[in-house]
Amino acid sequence: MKLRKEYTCPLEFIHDILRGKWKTVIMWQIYYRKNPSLSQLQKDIKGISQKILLEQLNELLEYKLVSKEKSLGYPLNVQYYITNDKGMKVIEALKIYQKLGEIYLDELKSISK
Amino acid sequence: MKLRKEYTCPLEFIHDILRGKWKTVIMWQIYYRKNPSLSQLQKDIKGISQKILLEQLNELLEYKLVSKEKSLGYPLNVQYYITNDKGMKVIEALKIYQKLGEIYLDELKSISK
DNA sequence: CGGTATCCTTCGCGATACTG
DNA sequence: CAGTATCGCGAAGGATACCG
Repeated sequence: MKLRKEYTCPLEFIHDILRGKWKTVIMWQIYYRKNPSLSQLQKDIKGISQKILLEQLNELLEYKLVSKEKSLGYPLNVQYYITNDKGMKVIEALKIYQKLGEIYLDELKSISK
Repeated sequence: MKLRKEYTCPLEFIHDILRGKWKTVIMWQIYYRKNPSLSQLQKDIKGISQKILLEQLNELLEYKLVSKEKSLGYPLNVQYYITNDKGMKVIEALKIYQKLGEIYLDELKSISK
C-alpha cells in the first residue's frame, strides 16, 4: 500500500497502512484465533490466496502491528501474534467496527424478511 | 467500493465501506470541523478533487454514516453531518487510529533526529 | 507447511471540462 | 457553490507454479 507525501492528519497514516482489502480481517483472525499458523489463517479467511496472505502479513510485521515466532524442527510451524502496544490499539478500533457491522447485517436480515 | 459475496466476519463489511483512500479523512474532517460545507471540506483535505470528494460523500450518505442539509436560496450552501448512531461509532474507532498515528509520527521524528 | 516468483487483470482514483 | 460526465492510468490484488 502506497503512502503519500502529505497528510491531513495522523489518522490518515494508519488508514493508509490498513486500507488494503485483507489487513484488518487478518489481524482480527489472529486475535480471535489466538496466535494461529499460516495455514490456519488461510482456512479461516474466505477467499484469500496464500501469496496475498503472506504479502499482507509481511507489511503488518514491518509496521510492528503483528509479530511471529517459528518453532524449530519439522513439521514447520509458525505462530502469528498481535503486538501488545500497537497491534492491540488497532484491535480496539476493530471491535467497534465489528459491533457496527453486526448492526448493518441485522438490518439487512430484517429487511429481507 | 465493491462489496464481496462472502464475509469472514461483520467487521469486514464495515471495512469494505470505509476502505477507500478518502472516506475516513472525510468523516474525520466533518466531525472535527463541525458540519462543514463542500468547499470547506475540499480546502481542508489536501489533494482531493471535488469529483472524488462528492463521490465518496454520496457513498457515506448511502450507508447513513453521514447526512446533509441544504439551506434554501443563494448562495447555495450545504452542511454535512456525522450521523449520531452509525457515524459516531466510526468516529470512536477513528479516534483510536488518530492516537496511534501520532505515536508513529513521533517515532519517525525521534529517528530522524 | 511456509515462503517466493511471474504474469495478468481490474477498478479505484485522478484530470478535466461542463451544468444549474 | 454544489454537482455531473467522460476518459484513462496504475497499483492492488488474483492465478499459478515452484522451492526448502
